[in-house]
Amino acid sequence: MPELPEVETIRRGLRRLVRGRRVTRVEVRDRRLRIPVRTDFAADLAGRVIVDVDRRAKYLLLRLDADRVWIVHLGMSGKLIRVADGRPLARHDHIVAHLDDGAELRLHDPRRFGLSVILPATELAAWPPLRRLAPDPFDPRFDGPWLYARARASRRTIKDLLMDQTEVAGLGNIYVNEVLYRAGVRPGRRACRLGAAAAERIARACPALLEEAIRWCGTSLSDYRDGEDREGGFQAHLCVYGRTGEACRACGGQIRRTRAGNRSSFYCPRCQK
DNA sequence: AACAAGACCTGCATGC
DNA sequence: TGCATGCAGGTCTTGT
Repeated sequence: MPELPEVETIRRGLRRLVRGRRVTRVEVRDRRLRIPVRTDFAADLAGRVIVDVDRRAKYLLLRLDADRVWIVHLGMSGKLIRVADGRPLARHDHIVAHLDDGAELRLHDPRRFGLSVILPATELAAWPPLRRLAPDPFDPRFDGPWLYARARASRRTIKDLLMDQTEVAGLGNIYVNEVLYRAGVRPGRRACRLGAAAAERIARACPALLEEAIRWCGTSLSDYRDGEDREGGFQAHLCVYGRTGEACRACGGQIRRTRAGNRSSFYCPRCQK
């Protein structure tokens, strides 16, 4: 579910609400996430203070005292929500962290593609899923010439390249489609056939789009919610994603959908070449 | 080595 | 109503 803007929205909300709180008690109700929750997870988290909430690409990093980090990835369907009204637990509330202000942090993930891991801070950078990640689009290294060079070296489509978190981190299926629309490039274009100017347009569109989506608190299609269970607002600004058959906002033409590798791509055949 | 496709898992919408 | 199918924001593994 969440791509970089959604994870950033959750980070900002949780930082405000849980920074400085101590975890008093932890219930692990279902360990079966993508990486099984370790049997010592609850004991590792209980008693720790949440010192800060950071983000790396789509990973939430909850900094704890004693130099530990609670890493949360929300997969496709995960939510990490602060609950202060004592509402009953729901199906798929897999982890509940009780806080010293009476609120709870609940990790809810129906599809269980997410993960929840605690590591010593010193081991964070070497942890394989993080170590593999490329810079995100806000990194100064990510610019037109850099993307052009990477694209020239690839025989994949530009969409596949941008979705690859080891090439650039943080984009998923929604924002890749939107970036390519803004850059006027079809998702199926071979990366190596892009010109330097198209690479430049894509490289500029990535941080601009993500920033805009963050300002709107992310995109809520069905189940994404921020750290307070609120919807984002960027879905109203999508130009192609999920708009098959609807009119292009620029030219009025019909948005098309194609499928490759079990993923949908959306584009305007007139505006994107 | 690079790449495309499959696998993982549940829930929902749709159509018969 | 029930059942089958297709589809979903991600990432890891498999096989070519």
